[in-house]
Amino acid sequence: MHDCYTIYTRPHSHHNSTMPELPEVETVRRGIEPILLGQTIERVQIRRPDIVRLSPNQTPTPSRPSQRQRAAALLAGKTVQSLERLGKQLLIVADSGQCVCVHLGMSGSLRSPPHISPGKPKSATGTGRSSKPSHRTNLSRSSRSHLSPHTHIVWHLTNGHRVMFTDPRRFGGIWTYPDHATLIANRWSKLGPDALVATPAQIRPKLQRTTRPIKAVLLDQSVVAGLGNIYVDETLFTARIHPLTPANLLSSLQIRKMVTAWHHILAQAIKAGGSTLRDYVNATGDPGWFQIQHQVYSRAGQPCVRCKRPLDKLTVAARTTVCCTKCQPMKFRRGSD
DNA sequence: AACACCGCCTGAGCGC
DNA sequence: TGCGCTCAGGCGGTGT
Repeated sequence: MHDCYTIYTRPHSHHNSTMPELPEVETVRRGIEPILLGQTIERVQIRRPDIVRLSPNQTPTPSRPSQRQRAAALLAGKTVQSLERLGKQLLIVADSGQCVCVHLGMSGSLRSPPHISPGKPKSATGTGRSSKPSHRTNLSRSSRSHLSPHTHIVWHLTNGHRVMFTDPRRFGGIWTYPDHATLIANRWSKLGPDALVATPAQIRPKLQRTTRPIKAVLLDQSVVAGLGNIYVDETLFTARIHPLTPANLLSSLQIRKMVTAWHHILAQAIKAGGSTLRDYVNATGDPGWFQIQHQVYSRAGQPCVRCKRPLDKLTVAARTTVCCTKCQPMKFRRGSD
């Protein structure tokens, strides 16, 4: 056995690496659910207070909440009742009704390192896997605690387990609310339907009232929640839609194909993540979804899997975009062309 | 109201 | 090989 059961970790190489999107967040949710559900949080370690944004009514002095107020908002002393997800956002709900909304941003992760029972010595790694040694320095100390300089929050459970929020780039964050209704009113009401269950009927009206490029619209979390750069590119390739197509020009058939495509792609990625979670996470920390072959993302210049022509790279909505202009033609000619 | 754009961050990867 | 530069990107906030 390897020495660290990692519920979720990011791949270390940038080249094929991905920011956490919906499948990764769902994998995290399923991973920490058995650890957190019904458990009481004994204390919360807050190593970077500014990563946590309290709801205004959770502190009398919003500008400078006390350590105690922050810990209370992060469910110190509370029992976890459920774990929810909407799009890329994860929600921890306590039996008090309090909610902690976690956003992983670009580089965030939630990990639950193994609980080491006091009397039982840890066995050395025994698999024949020949992996390069961990890049972590000072393995004996920092690796055992699983803390990195970028571990901002640690929840300590009464059962001895820990859940840690780590986010080197700090594009992510944690938002706390006194109850579910406040979370909805202040945050989740701004999101569209979750991508996993969104229907063409829900999406269509939102597309018809804008001429923005379809890619920009799909990245907009208020239209559909959970799609990011990778999955939008993959979706549009599968549905054979050019990313610059004005959203209002898409046919009903195209919209249906598009929604079906992302359902399928997201489900595949979750399945891969889930299967890896069941087995374990390999020594390099690559979760299962990492093994998924992307058809276009990060493949600019490489041959299109469909027509073998080099894939095109362009910028849409200030995002790097890869597509095959042959396989993803503009369905309609635009006036300015 | 709808939309564009800025700035926040760090590490991977590249060129020299 | 090593150093420093560029790029990547979700999204909250601000400006048009």
